[in-house]
Amino acid sequence: MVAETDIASVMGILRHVPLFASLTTEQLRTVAGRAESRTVKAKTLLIRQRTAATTLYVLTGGQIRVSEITADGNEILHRFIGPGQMIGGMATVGGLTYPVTAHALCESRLLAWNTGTMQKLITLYPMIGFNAMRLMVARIEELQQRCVELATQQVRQRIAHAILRLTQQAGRRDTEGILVDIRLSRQDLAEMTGTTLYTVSRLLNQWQRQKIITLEKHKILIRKPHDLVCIAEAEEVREDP
Amino acid sequence: MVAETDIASVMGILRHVPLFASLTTEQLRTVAGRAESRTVKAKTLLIRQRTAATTLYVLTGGQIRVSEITADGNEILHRFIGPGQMIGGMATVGGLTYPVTAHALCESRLLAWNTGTMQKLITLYPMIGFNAMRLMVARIEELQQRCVELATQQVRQRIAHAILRLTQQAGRRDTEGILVDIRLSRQDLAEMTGTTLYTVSRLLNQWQRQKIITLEKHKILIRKPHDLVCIAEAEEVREDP
DNA sequence: CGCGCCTTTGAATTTAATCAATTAGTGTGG
DNA sequence: CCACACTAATTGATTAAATTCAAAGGCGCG
Repeated sequence: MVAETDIASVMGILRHVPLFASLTTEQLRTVAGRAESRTVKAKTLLIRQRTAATTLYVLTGGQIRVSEITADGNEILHRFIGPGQMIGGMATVGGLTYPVTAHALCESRLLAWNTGTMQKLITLYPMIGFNAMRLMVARIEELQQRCVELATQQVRQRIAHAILRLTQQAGRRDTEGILVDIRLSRQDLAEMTGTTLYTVSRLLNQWQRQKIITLEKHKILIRKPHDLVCIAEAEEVREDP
Repeated sequence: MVAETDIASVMGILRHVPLFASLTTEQLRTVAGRAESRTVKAKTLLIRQRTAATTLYVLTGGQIRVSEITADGNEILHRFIGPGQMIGGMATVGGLTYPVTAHALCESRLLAWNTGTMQKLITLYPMIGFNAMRLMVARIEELQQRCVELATQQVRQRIAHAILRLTQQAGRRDTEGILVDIRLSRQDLAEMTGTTLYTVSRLLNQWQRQKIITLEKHKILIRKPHDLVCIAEAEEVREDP
């Protein structure tokens, strides 16, 4: 349980969590009061796929990696969760088991509510339910979008898209371009796009030779976002300076 | 609005619609009373992608085709809706615009509720909201599953999966096997699995030669479902009678 | 009957996966 | 701090899978 003295700071965080959008201060206080606070070390397994969904987390610090391991042992990387984002919400509210696996990438701080608490809160404040539905719809659309990509685009386009999406999730403007500094292996990118690490490596290096990106140790600097967009859209990249 | 005399029959249908599961007879009566009834001809455009979500439909007769047209003009076929199933529910409850396009394949009968009505009904009976969330979660899991398939499996497996899924959606047991008689072109199957009609044609004929399926005019008869499952799971099909 | 649409099939081509070998980078413990 | 082990990344060669292009056949329908 969150200590009395921490409730104010927790509320400050929750105010920006979409699941709790449009709640009054009073309602938020109740929600905050029911939260458990937790700190986990790097590599902690937070959510194990196919186990009973018991807890909804909101990340307040750190980074979480959400992936899925298929029956035949393949892993596909779904997304990264940053501070202010929710994980486990959908399963907690509407499902029985978690559909994905979530690991902490680094030491992370979380707020947690269990299923029963959430159900009570939703009945108490229907707005939370509507928010949850809105989030689910957004997720459905995102997944649909991803299916379309996987079904109709070729690998180079999918990788370009994935990188562009990362710039939005974790990009920082820089004099040289946009810097993405998530610690992301070739294997990770391959799992995000449904390809192999070899193909990812080849394409990234090709783009580096074309000065579209620069590969740094664990970062990618996008120097010509526009060219990447062209690749993502399957247009030819114009030859120029 | 549904006529007084029809409410009983409408309620009989709604009783088996997952969105309205666990409602009392009294509650169902209210829901039924708010429904509009509509009959549409074959090929009617019911839902147009990217337009404001205004209506939730429950199909009471006929068949609906749900697809998505991408920015670059590709179409991907998402699923077929049969009697008792809902369409437009997620967007109506949680979204602003429909994420897909829906056509009637043949003359179809529908019940319809508009967004405002649904929101009132949910506030009145929170169970509908929970049901909606459960359905959304199921949908999210299905889409995730599909992403995994598209990302990691090869075309023959995806087509096998698609056919197996169709047997569940619209299969009928037969002395010879399971009969799927949705009017489904090679192009449709290609759109469902993210491949080309040529590849679909080749594989279907190959399977026909192997006596796994029989292609009839607009039907597919699955004679050895087990072999299809093996193909879907990427196992070798055993040689036998 | 002839036209359009869907389907089949072959051949060539492209794309990406796979396999194999090497190199670079990271971190750990002596 | 360096050597060693380990993991991640690169790159080339080969192979396999699926697309693309082209052509021909079949079917329904006006």
